[in-house]
Amino acid sequence: MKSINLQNRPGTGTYSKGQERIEQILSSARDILIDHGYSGLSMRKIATAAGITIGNLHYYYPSKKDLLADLLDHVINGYLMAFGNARAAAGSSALNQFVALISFIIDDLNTHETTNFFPELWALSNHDEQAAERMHELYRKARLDINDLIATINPELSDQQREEVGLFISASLEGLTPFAGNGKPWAGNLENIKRIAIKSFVDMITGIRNEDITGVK
Amino acid sequence: MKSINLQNRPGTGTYSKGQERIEQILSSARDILIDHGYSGLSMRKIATAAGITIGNLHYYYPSKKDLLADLLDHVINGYLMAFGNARAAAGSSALNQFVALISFIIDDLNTHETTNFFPELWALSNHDEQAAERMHELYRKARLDINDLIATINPELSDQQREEVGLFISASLEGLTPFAGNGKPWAGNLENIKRIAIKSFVDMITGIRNEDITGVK
DNA sequence: CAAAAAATAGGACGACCGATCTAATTTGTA
DNA sequence: TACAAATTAGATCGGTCGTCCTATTTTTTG
Repeated sequence: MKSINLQNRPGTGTYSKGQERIEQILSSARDILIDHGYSGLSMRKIATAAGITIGNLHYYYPSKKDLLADLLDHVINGYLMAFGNARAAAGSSALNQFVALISFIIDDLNTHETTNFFPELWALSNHDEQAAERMHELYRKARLDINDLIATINPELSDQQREEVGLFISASLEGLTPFAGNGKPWAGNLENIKRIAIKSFVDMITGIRNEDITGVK
Repeated sequence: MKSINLQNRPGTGTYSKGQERIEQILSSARDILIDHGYSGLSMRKIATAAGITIGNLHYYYPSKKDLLADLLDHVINGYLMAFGNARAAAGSSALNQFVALISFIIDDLNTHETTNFFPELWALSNHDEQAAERMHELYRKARLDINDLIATINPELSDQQREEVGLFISASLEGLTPFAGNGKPWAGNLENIKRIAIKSFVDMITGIRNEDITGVK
């Protein structure tokens, strides 16, 4: 994965060993964040999991804040690439691409990483400005695809209507995470929920009229 | 609020001063959890915010785990009571009650407490079994009202259909929290989003047919 | 009012935290 | 092969953490 962008001292990470170390560090940090939450994420645990010492970890990331920034970018960029691939691999028509994209997002809820990472990100964003900026940038980019497909399916929607519908669809999908994500009580109903979601979203996009949003007849 | 149920040593909290202390403790702990997240929630900070010493705090809550259990019950019971009131105060017809309930939940997103508490609860539930149990109990109870109204609006739905639709509606609303909650980028669009949500949910409940869920024609 | 129970303050413990510094080793290159 | 840069290990610092213990004060009740 090429998504590493250090803002550290010049020089660090230029040798191949340094690049490998950074990947090990971010991978270990991600595992700890997912398995134990941010409250369980410490520099010492990251160093131990990556097989290095605390001194060495602070050589790559002078502060925990620096590490967290890179960690969030690392994980988020992975999801953005996956989203792009999911749409690109899905047939020709906008409707097919839309259904494929929604299906991919819902199927992805089945993974332990997704189910655990995003709630941590949402909680972090309420108390950490840099986390909030990265989170909203992720979803803004993710909605670009959704909104583009909505515009093709129903070109009559205004910019605001399309963006609000896109946000509602995206938020609805994210909201499934704590209830139908991996290991959650409704994980076994995910296929039925997927059908409900797709039908609801398509009806919403195709059946919306101006009065539904403005409230003016 | 009468939602306090200590499982502590017998005797603690029997004097009126003890009851007041417990309320102060839980209120202070809630504020810290909401403002600084679980990673910023420590026994010392709670004691300081409540105006007592650490020793005294441990007299009421022998362990942080005990305090967290009571804290979650305290906040969750407050929401359950609010939900009950919202439905009870809403007219006669099932459709009106449904719209009122959805409106209340969406309006509640405007509060700082709701926007910050629930992502913490979702994240906690991934790493803390007692938090997970309390969270799922909360939503199970909240869905009882939703499912009951769905059943009245469309009696033809099977038990499974109704429960899956109710879950999807509930999850959709929760998913708005990180995006349209208090202080979030889409907070200003909440009224439009509310119209989209209500129309979508009502169409979903009234327009669903068996083939939409089973996939069999 | 006196005795019992509850509440409170404060110190102490070992553990872990993020961060800093220094010295030694490894790596890449001229 | 030297030399410089990058990498690494390890000790150390002040601080905070959850928990435990003891002595004292306050509150309630017989």
